[in-house]
Amino acid sequence: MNDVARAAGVSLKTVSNVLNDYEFIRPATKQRVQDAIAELGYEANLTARSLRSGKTSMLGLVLSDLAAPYYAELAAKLMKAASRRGYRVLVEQSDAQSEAELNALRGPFRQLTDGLLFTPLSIDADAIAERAGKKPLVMLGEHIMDPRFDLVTMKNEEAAAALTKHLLNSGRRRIAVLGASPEESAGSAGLRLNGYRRALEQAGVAFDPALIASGVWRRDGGAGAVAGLLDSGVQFDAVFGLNDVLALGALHELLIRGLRVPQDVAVAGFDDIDEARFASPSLTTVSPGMDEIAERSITLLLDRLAGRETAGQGVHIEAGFELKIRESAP
Amino acid sequence: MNDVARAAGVSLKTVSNVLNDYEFIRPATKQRVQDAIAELGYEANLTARSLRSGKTSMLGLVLSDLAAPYYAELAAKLMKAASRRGYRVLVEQSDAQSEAELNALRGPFRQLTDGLLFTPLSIDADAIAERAGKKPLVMLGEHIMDPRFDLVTMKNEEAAAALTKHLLNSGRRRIAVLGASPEESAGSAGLRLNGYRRALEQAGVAFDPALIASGVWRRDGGAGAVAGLLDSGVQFDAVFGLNDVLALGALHELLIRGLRVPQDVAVAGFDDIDEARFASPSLTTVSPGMDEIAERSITLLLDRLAGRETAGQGVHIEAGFELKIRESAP
DNA sequence: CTGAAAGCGCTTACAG
DNA sequence: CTGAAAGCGCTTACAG
Repeated sequence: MNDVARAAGVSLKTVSNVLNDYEFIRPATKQRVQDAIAELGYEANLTARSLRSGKTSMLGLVLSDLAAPYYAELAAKLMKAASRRGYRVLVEQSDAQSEAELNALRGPFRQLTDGLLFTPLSIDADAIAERAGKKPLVMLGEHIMDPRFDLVTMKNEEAAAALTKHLLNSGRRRIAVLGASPEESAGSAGLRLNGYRRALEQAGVAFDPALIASGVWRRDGGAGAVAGLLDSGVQFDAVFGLNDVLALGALHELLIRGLRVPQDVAVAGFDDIDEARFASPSLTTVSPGMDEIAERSITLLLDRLAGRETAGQGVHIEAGFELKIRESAP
Repeated sequence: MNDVARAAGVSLKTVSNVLNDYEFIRPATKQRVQDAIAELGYEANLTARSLRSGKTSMLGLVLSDLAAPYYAELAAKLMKAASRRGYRVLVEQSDAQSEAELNALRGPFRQLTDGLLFTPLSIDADAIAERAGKKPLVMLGEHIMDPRFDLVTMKNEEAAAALTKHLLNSGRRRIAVLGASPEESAGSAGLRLNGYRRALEQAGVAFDPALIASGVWRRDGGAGAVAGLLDSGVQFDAVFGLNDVLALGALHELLIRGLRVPQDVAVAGFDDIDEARFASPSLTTVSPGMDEIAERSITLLLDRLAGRETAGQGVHIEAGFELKIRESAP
């Protein structure tokens, strides 16, 4: 920067002014500085800039596992949305471990980023509030519904109810649910299960706890859960995977066992990952408006960075959803 | 840091020594400093450290699209491998655009990272060499086979030949290939196609250009490519997708059209993404040893950062592979 | 083993 | 509109 100043015959400050698009600068001076920059191949040192300004132009994204299709697709979209606004995204995988989630809230990861997009799975609102610090923090997903925090989510309960209603309308009465977590009622699993129960109730169909199976939200979790139901002799004519990979794992297991989908068992999921369209049969699911979630969560976080506050109150944004009726549950 | 020094009654340098695990430091002094750190809740400022040391403890990863399952799974593993060694990974999506790839080699992204893991798709070795700078750079994948660069890849040609041989052994003679790129012979597509041709040759089966279809490496690309072949009336009894998503897209299209897999058409892919196991029918494919690729590429890059050089020569590492014979092509 | 000083490359008040 | 100076929070020779 000193070299540039010397080459252009101006002071350091003037170079800095040009670099930072300061308004009141003589066009001729500006040109001279820009020429010097081009000639010397000068590039501003971001680390120095960060040290001085206290900003890194990076946003943190904390999620459990980047290899999970939903998170991979979401991360890709978030990175593009951030990039359009001059920010980068630094991803941290928590593996749903509370220690990793707590570490993401302070220490190096927090320091390296100006704000955080956080998908907490194992820690609660109080633990977050205690460590949140003063940098902006936007929750993603639905495990934390707390007025203290900004949150971007989707209409989980409503969407699950709509999907369940669709299954009921097609004549299914014994709808198994895969991926429930007994201990947890606030997260996606709990909300989607609520939606399921509400739809049953409205249709006058009795809720049967024997149809509710737990399982990790992976393909093998879905396969294992449906295998457990089949082995235990529980009767069912439809399967609702609380997310797509659960449903796809179940679909695989059902077909292996010689059941026909959708004739014997209808299968539905939640998320509408790219794979859902191309499964065989293609998967009926809920599209959670991922583009909207990505766009709005970045916007909200950058608004916070710009200092737009709502008097200490968190903003809660709910993206729209859309039912995707496909072959697995027409 | 000044506060810590004052609280512990030592100088700045001593605090720095403790922080950096300097060897020759009196245990009592060290303890006093550590107590002061704990008491004050002090955390070292990484930006300042970076500015002074010139190191960021971040590695860059350039790939086309994080939402592609192969890259998502690879990125997740690379991040874990890097994390174990005290590094973070900053991901940049190039969308296979040459401009984005060039930008990743210099400018902000390069500055923010100590070394780069690079999957070049649209630019050539000379363009890279010209801009590479002096920071370490390890190529991932096989588009650049140049002695100037370090490279971690897999035995593409050999693996594709083995897979093709398996299809031939099972009695298939008309094996369509999906995802070829006519203009390009050096990349994965070219190498895998070479392996295919070699296996045909060894089996005395004539190569038929009509069986080679191009297509983007996505599910819709595979579906479209196989649809094109079917519509043009070309006869085939097997499909080799040059990667798994191509094969899975093709599988979907074949089943939609009422063809039976594997009875009418066998289907095979390449990558062994998690989805392959759970497709219906499950997908025969090649496992490219992704764990080994992740581990060794991180190790190689960190070796370079530590200054271990091989006299200007690039190291070429080839990971092993394994055939995964499943239902789609038994 | 430990201290005092310089400096990494910027931005930010403060003058003029 | 532009300049001279201070300082962000560390690490690194250099002494002792």
